[in-house]
Amino acid sequence: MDLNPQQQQAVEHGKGPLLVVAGAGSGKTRVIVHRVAHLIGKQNVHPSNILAVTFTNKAAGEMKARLEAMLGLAARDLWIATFHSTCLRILRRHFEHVGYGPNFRVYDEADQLSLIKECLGVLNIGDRLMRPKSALDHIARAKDRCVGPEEFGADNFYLQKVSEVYALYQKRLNEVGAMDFGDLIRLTVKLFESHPDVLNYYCNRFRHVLVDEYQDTNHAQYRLIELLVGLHRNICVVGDEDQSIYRWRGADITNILRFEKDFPGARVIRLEQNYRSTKTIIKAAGGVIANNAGRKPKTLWTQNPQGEPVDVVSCTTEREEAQIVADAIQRLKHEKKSYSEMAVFYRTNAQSRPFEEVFLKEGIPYRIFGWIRFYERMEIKDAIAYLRLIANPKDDISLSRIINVPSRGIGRETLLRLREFAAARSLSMFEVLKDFTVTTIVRAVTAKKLSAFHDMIETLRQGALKRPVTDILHDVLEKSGYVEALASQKTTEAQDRLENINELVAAVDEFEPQTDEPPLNQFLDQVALVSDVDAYDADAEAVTLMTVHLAKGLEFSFVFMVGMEEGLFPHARSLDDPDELEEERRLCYVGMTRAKEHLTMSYAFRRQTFGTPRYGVVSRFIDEIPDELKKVHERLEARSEKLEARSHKSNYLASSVSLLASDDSHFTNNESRLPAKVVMAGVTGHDSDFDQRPPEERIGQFAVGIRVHHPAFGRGFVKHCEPSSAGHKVTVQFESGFIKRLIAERAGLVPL
DNA sequence: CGGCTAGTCATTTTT
DNA sequence: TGACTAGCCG
Repeated sequence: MDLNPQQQQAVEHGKGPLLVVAGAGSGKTRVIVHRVAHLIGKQNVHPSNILAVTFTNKAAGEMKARLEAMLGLAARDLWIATFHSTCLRILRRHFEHVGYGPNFRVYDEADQLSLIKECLGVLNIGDRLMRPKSALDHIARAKDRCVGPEEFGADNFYLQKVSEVYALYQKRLNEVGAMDFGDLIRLTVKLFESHPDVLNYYCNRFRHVLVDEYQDTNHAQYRLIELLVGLHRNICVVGDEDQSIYRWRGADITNILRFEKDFPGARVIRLEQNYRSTKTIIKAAGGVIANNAGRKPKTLWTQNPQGEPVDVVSCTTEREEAQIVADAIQRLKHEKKSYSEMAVFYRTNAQSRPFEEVFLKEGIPYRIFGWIRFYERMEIKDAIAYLRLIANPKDDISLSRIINVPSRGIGRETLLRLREFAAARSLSMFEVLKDFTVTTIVRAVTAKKLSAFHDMIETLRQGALKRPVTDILHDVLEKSGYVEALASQKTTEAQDRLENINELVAAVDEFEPQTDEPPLNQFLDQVALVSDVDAYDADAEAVTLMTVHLAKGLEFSFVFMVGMEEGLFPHARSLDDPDELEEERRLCYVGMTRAKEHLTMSYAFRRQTFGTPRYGVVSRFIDEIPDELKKVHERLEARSEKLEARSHKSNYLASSVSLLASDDSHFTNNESRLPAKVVMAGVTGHDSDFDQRPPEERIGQFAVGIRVHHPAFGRGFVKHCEPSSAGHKVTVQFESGFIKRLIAERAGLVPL
């Protein structure tokens, strides 16, 4: 296939800023790859002067593989990597400039949470005042904006507390010799800003910078790129604002919208021809995304065949939905289609269960992505924690994790005292283990256990930095007694864990060091930055189950988007925020445009959530698909379910609304569904998406789920409400994180 | 110390 | 519904 004129222009563009607006399926990777090849082949740019940044290892790997095929050896000198691994590589070389030692490690989210919990404990901040996850989110988002603990502005009490946590968290990170994901970017920016010589080196080295998925960059990443291309401005970014789906993770869509302002004189090239999907799918997806305001109008087109209409299937329950999808998959299989060409996308991981069950029952091979990722499994994290402690004895979090795994009779009280003891002396916990004065805080027997643990780790550390990782791991698993402990348990769970450990051993066996740095360090760096989709194998003969987020960048002939219900997709937490709703719509667009031949979208009237039923209304996104492009299959059973629900005079608010609103055409009639939207908009962002209690329990203006405003605490929503003589006794979850019990009228609470 | 129970809470999405 | 926690007891 040749390049089309727009692609050709993008490939041949010379110096200066270039924005390639690349619609879904428009051959974006192709353009990047060809452009790199062109720079080298036709514009005499040396491969080592090119930096290409992506978001996933998979994207980077693909690009590299294609370039190696095109360029051969020359491709070796290219720097193609993710943002995070790029920064890690840079920071490894200049750690001293950002206040770290050479053996610093990268903490994943679980590690971060452990450290946050420790900080909350030290600061005496209770769980109900601030959830660890909430604190971490605030801190991570601050880091995405390059905001350090010093600059963290706090204009209310809660943020004040977060600020304290942030400061301590950052101090502790540094003490234990670790960085989190956000630090990798933020500290690299800091490094460049404070050390012009270093920046200069990289500016000179990278004469051409290419950025993939530019719509997903956050502010810190933008700053990084801006610094890197400051002098030559040879920057080429590729992206599509319609596919920006990581706002919640700090992505700033305005980066791409602002590009021409940020880089005056920028050339803009639009790739609007889609090579992936049928006309029908493109138009259907276009119909949905057109409802987003604040986007640059863009019309995708294709020369591909018209194709079949989008199937819209209503189901009674999520179980039936799974069954219908399974049946359809088997029909396709009978038509000699490959399972590898089929995928099921859902909004949240929790939705995968019925599909797994039914697929198992029907004997349909599947593989599932997300959920518990390999490197997040308990046993894998344990093994890695040993390795990390060996590589970096200051790593208190890893030590805390494994000091009693397998059980060595070292309990939480001992651990707590150990931590305080170490903190008081500004030492790491490992250093303190053998200190004889430890006997002042623990009993002699315990001190002996601690010392034994210390000696074991110390033995494992001997020569560790020079040895192959596979040898170290082998020793760890044996000398720690970890495998032995698992093997002695006869449970199937222990069996599974052993198998996973074996998988890890196999993975480590295959690991090849790339540089002359200690292999252990290289391995741990790699582990810190991999995800499961990176291991996605397009040819495996199995149906793919994944969240829509993970589907970005992939394509399948037959796509099933399931759970298309208001409150699920769009997710309940987005319903009251226009920006978030637009993000949901983009997410839906991303999902739809993965389909090459056929797209099926389904929803269920009744769905078990947390063990209780919830009644759903068809997603607005389905309404937004032009009627002539979809074929609605309303199952008889589903209809009788509705009638039955009506006759039961259900207490469920949402169901009663949907009943009133819906007859046969409830999914095509926007007007009729409006009441549902209005009701649901009031009950977002908490445990239940629908108020499930009868009307008499939903009291007046302070009903459960109602959004309220408090003069001091700001916005929030009512979690519980009961009438009393003094007024409405309500429990309010405030956005600032507080949960308060108060009398609504007395506290000056105002419904929003 | 470690195992058990009861009670609480949660589900977006992840480099 | 099921995962996680705090708190209790052997």
